[in-house]
Amino acid sequence: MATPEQAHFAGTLLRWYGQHKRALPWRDTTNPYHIWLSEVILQQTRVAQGLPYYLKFVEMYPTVQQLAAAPEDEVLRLWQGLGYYSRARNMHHTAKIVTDLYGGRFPDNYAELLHLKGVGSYTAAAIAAFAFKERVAVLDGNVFRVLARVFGLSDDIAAPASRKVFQQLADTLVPPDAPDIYNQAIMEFGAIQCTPVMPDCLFCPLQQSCFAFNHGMVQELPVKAKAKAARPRYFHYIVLEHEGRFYLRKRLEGDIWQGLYDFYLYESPDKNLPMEALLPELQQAGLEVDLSQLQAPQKEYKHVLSHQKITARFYRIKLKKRLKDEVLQETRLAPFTVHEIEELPKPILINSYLKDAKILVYL
DNA sequence: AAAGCGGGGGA
DNA sequence: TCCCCAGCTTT
Repeated sequence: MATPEQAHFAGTLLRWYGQHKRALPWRDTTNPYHIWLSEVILQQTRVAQGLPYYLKFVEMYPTVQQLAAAPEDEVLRLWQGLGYYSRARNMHHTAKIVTDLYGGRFPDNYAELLHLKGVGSYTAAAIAAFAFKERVAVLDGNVFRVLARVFGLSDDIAAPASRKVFQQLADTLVPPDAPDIYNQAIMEFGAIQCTPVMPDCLFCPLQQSCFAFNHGMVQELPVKAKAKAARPRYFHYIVLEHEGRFYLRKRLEGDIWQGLYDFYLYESPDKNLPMEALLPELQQAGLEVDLSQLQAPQKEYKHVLSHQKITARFYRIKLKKRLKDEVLQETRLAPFTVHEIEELPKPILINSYLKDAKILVYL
């Protein structure tokens, strides 16, 4: 049974949502495939950034079978720029599982959805609630923030152990007759009204009952441990070119950008390129490069990830001869025309360079 | 429980 | 320039 306070909370959010909700394409459907697509895209991603990607994916792959049948490079290329590329790889993997093992039909409940790769507690709850009206509470960053402020929870939302506390409260708040709309409402409320910085408390319908507002703690809640500083890394890209083709390779498991393409990479402990270390490495890889071309480029690229701060330089070298097959095997490099490069999935850093160097002109 | 994994927007 | 955003998998 819901207490009057809990019923008030849900009712207020539902009224607020009716007046303030944005029109978004994945809210007009109960198609679990489309909802899943949108939720995976929106993990760690703002609506404004994710929206064009959602539209592209729905257009390219109207059904889960079509996504399953697509080549991985094509899926990653469509995902290019969204980041956290394991989401795309897991999504593609799950599309195949749903197609081949589930006969093209998504699991219709929270517990089974949770088995799918790339579907964690948030996404499973979202699909279960939006597509199947299951009474489960979604718990994303917005919900954490709203609950922490309104109910005065001071547990660190970055700590996994705090999840239990929030989930327990969140579960009691879901009205049985509208789990889908309610869950949309609380997330939308966090995204628009109860924002991380400068929330609109002045015109908030929950102002009177909000713990944080009544105790002057809006700035202090939610409590969240600070992330540790990003690790600095120094990349030296050797851009090898021969007769209009460029040598790139697909990045492997175990580092950032798995499955995306970049150039021959030498990483150094600081921003200087140590010739005495690079030369033996190039030689060992069988790369006979003209040293006179290996000069420090003027431009330095800074590329910041949440956990790494990359400083990159690109050294463009025109080869006199094409690379031998043994060298291609050894280095895993392969030659690509400019047109082919356009079609490859690439990190934004590589894309920026290709654009600046006028190798790719139409981006 | 902690670490690894992108990229963008706003003050 | 520095601040914020945070879900899932793997270790």
